[in-house]
Amino acid sequence: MTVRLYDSKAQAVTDFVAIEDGKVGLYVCGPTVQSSPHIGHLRSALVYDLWHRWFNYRGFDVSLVRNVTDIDDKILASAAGGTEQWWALAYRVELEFTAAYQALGILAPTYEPRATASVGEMCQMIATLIDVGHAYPAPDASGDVYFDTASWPSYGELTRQKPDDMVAAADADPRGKRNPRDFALWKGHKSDEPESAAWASPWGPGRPGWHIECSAMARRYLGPAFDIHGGGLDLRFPHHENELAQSTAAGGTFANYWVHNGLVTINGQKMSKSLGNSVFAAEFLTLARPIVVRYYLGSAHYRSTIDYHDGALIEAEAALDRIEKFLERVNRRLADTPFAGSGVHVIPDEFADAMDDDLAVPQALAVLHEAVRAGNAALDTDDLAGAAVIRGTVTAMTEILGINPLSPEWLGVGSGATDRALATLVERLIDDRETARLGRDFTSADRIRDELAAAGITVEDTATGPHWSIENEKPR
RNA sequence: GGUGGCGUGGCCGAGAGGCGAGGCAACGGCCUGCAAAGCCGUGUACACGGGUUCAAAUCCCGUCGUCACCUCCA
Repeated sequence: MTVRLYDSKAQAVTDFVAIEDGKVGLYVCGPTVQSSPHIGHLRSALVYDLWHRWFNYRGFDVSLVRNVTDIDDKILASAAGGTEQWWALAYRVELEFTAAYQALGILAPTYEPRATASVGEMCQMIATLIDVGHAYPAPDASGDVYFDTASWPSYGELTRQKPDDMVAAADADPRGKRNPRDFALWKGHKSDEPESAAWASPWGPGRPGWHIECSAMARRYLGPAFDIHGGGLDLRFPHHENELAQSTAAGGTFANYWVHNGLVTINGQKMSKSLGNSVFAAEFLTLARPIVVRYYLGSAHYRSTIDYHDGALIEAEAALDRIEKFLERVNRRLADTPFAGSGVHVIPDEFADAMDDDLAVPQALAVLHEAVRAGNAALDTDDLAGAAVIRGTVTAMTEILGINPLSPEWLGVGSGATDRALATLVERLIDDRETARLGRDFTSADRIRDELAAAGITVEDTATGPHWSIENEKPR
């Protein structure tokens, strides 16, 4: 029962060995809060939520750190020209992210540090890098400090690239750099930027470079050596490469494993502002129930690309409905029997094996669906004991994945009084229908069923009598 | 130019030398007054061309197609 994961630095699936027995330190690059979250952000957060839950299940005490980058070129650019201060914009967007995460049932990280709260740590790290000869203040008057990539022979090791082979950036501004590949650790304050975006430092007022922010926060919350560093595939270069270089150059082994989640594309195209094809979280969450969105974004393997297209949510809804209907059906059937509350929540070995194997959720879902099939078959043959056992395994599996449809987090609050009033009326109509059916007046019976259907209420005649339910909202 | 992916049945999506994961859709059957739900059954899929092997979707060589990163990006 060793957890295995694909280490993208080693480019191989390897056994996970914790630095400290029973503990996992996991740092994930969170968003730069410059604009509203899109479904790619949702997917990324969900991936690490699944790792979080699985490590927890395997008995690890997980320290999950997901930062908020709340000072950056893009945030200043977004706020420039408007009436909203950059820090107000950052916080407003951060709240949007939090709301989207909560809607999807993503567990809160252990720590969620904002970059602006760790500027002191960033400065210390930069000072260390200058001391050991791997960083230098620009010789011009800019106040910038750069990492000296040429001084760090292993630069490029994460993505196996040789600096000489890289295409030089078309818009590279050499400024005070010794080498075009050098990247900013500290950005001197510019006169056209707000004073509120400048911090005092040994190199003059300014603000941290993007890459140093994550290095400093990871070190602050997890130490100079920790277990896993995660993030989107698009962050491998230059962000993660730069983090690795500066963190190791400053002393420390940094992350033992690197995990990268796949991206979300739209009809085969990458989401981008220029194409205007971004699907934002808030909009996406109106297309289907949040649990359906979670199922959809979580059902593919975390390293594969998800290509979103019309109809994808309808399929996800249908698949999830199968699970939901089974759980409701088995609960109904087992009520008032000796098995009503029975069934230990146990995860089948095949499910656990799949999850241990680099979080193979698709295979785990196959085990789950197979259990649902077997559970329905048990009910069909009145094997209540068997059905109760399977209910326990299905519940356990859906809990791990965060998609138990009957979990309180997914159930609407509803009004007790309204529910009772509705039930009274529906049951009255169903009684009328039963009377008609007994009298073999199927025309009247079918008319009542049609009328209820028109109101979004489904009536099914089961072995134990008629059952009615309100249809789930259909995804669009 | 460099680095790393991907190409599986109508669709989504796993697998990674030998028994056709799973879901959606479709069709047939059982059940039903009819339905619905459920169950049972139905598919001879792995980009192409060679090769290795008793056996290849899986390994090797080549070809084609496609995507990402090398600039900000989850």
